[in-house]
Amino acid sequence: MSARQVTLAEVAKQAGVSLATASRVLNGSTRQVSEELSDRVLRTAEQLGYVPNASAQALARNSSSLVGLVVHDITDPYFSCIAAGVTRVAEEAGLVVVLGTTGRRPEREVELLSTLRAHRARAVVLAGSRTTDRASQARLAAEIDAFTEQGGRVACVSQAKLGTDTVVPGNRAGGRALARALAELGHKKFAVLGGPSELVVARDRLAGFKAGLADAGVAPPVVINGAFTRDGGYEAALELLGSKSRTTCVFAVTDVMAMGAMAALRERGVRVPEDMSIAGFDDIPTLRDTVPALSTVRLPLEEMGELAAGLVLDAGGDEARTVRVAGEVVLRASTAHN
Amino acid sequence: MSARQVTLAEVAKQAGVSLATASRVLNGSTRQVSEELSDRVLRTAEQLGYVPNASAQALARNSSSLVGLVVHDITDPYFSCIAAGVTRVAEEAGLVVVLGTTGRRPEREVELLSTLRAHRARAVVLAGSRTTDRASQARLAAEIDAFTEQGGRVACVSQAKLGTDTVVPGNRAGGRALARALAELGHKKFAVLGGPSELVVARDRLAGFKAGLADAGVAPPVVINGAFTRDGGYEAALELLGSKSRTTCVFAVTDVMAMGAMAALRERGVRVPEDMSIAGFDDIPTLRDTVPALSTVRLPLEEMGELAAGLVLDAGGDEARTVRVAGEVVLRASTAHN
DNA sequence: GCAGCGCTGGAAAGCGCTTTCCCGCCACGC
DNA sequence: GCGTGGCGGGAAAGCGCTTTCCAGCGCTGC
Repeated sequence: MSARQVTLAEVAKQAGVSLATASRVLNGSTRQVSEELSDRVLRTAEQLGYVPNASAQALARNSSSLVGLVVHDITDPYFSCIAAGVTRVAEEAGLVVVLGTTGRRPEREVELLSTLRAHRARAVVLAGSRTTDRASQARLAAEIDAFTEQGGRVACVSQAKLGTDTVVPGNRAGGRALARALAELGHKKFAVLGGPSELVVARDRLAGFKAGLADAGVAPPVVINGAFTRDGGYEAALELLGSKSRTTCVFAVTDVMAMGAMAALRERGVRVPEDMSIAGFDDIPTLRDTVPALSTVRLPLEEMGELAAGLVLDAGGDEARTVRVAGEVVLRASTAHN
Repeated sequence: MSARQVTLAEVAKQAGVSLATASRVLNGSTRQVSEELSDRVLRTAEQLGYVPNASAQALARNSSSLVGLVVHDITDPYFSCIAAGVTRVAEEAGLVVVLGTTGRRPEREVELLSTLRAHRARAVVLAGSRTTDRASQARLAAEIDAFTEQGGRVACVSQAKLGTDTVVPGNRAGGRALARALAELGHKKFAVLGGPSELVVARDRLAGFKAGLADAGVAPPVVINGAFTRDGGYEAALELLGSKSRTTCVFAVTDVMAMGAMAALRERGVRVPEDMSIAGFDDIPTLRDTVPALSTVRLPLEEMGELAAGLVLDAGGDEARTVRVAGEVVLRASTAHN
């Protein structure tokens, strides 16, 4: 049903040159080819609609042009922004991005890595936040080793423990600075919607926040753990409202959770910021359009994606590099003086 | 620096069988292999950490496990939802998704298609909305032909003109139903923030909306064209406010534009819905958290992605199939009686 | 008892490309 | 005039896998 694909051999034959010459012309090898032959080959290729077979090239060169990108959920703005950064850099480098989604299942992450290894991907960016679970950590580490062993590079976003290149946002420092800023507004009773306790990112932000409160001489916050999603934030906020804490300010460890929390507050008739101040973390683009505007710690998400892709693409030495990006506290309408 | 990859040949040798046998065991061919040998091969493969070389397989089988996904902007919730649907289906089918972003440049779409052809992708989902520009249409059609010629399948989301499988949302019908619903609220003076005039999706929604107004005996709307983005909506809304039209209800052809428009209204002190009603189209998930909640036409975005992936994956006959999905008018707090 | 069959295992021919050799040619220096 | 070196071109050996084809073997059926 389908016409066979034009091969290099056909181009070469048509152009009356050898396979080698055609290859040299069409892929910019180091070797020179006379202008005459070169022209002829180029013209014939054009005319025949020749497109090199990437699999064959990958096989012959023993290296592919694939870059993996592993995220938990591409509809989450946090990940889609990072993805945008990664794809931009990869595409500029003439590479092709393979998108894998884990649905937050650690074993899926391992599977994806293995698939990417099968494809001899040249590099992988792991954007999902890692857990502290020993077993899955170990399996992941093993896969990563296998992957690098084979010549691929791996970079993680926001998790430094794996011995890979990493882009590390200032989770702890950001949480701390935010806590101080909020304490300065006069709040005394804080709550934190903390995400699953085994998530490193969540833990770091929480730890930083606690430290910041301590700096300011404020009592430790009530902590409510929930899923790392909008609905998790929603549930956690409901739980908070159900308890009889006299909280005046709540920190959700991600903006996405904060959005859910705001929805819960709204439904319950709790006014933001009059009755309750709320802040998030990440500064996802969606925040521009929430009412009231959400206070947060801004992370340059797309840039983080670009950085990760950059790390993973320029060969670099053998030891793991770390790029830190700072979070910047941004106070908006959702947090008020108390 | 990196240990070479384990090959089938090594596994075969270790296990003391031929290459052919090892291959048959490790890829589920039709041929049977005795349990004894099979076991031995499996064990050795496991032990050596063998992972088949996907490029080599693709080359030998002349078919790869890649599925392309082309979107304009992965951070746009419309696209990220579709992407989620596509990746889910593809991953279930054991395929790997290649993500390409065009940044809304038609020529980039053609490039990506060509790259995917080079990789012998088995299928492609084109999620970006097509333009009516003749030249780029033609180039795209040519690339699509080349792609299918070579045995790949192509499906489009929301653009039926290319002779490929298509998932078609009821843009026209949705626009029309929305217009009627809004007219029923008593509005008489409408405006439409229409996106770029050459975008088919935008045109269809606008045309449907106009038809709906006509149905209801209401005067045609003021139309303001702008970019198909949040900022485009923002600008268009400002322009609308600048003009001295006495509009009471505005329809933005996408939710994303509507969000921008709402921001503009908010800034200008125009209350929604008291001073101005506003509605969008798509029902992106973000909408759950806007205040006031945005009226819209709901499209099952993830499902559309799944449908497109489904079309493109089960071989199907030779003629182009079309799956229609209906839009459902959802009136929320952003639209009020007039 | 033997032709014929079904079944399993292996040898080997590709798949489409890259790259290493090697060869012939020319310009050069002595 | 002849060795030398550099340079452009081609033959051919892979890259790691799949798959065809063939060989051997134990059966069945006459």
